[in-house]
Amino acid sequence: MNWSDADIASAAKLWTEGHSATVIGKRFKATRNAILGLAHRNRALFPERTKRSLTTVTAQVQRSVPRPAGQQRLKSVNVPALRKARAASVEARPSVPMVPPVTPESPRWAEGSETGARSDLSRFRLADVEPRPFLSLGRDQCRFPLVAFEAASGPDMPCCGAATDLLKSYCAAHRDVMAGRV
DNA sequence: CCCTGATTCGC
DNA sequence: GCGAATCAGG
Repeated sequence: MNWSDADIASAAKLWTEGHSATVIGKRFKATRNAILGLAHRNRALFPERTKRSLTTVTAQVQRSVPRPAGQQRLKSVNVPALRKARAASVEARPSVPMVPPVTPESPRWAEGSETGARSDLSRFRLADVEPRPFLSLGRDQCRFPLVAFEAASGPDMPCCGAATDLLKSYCAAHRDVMAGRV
């Protein structure tokens, strides 16, 4: 298709009137892609209709950057897809309260602690809840670390594990501890 | 799925 | 310059 100035002006008029690229394409026996390409090359006559997000633009720029032979584009470049995958993964993560919720009014603390030191958080272990390794915790299990403050780290760190409210990090009793109410 | 527009790149 | 292919997104 050879686009004359008259064609372009006429297509641009339809575009500014709000017709879609598909509709305009039919007028000219052309595909919508032809119209979109035409619009892109004559942006001054075809006002932009959609603002693209910064993440989208970034992804496109990165996609257009030549890569060394054999090197695959990083999946993480596709930001919206990544966002969707993350959301799906959170959704799929099972909610597994292993123990009944602990009410703030009635926590029963276990006797003693590893060291007796004030900084030893194991003194906040709940009597009725078996500590669990940090890495084993489900979505709605208390992540309160039951170790000496300085030693808090690692996937095997024992944590409270009691049921939490939806998406909360701590059970009610340990939320009170964190807030200085205990 | 349907649809929309935007961009890239081989022709 | 053209527009198919492919992108993001409503």
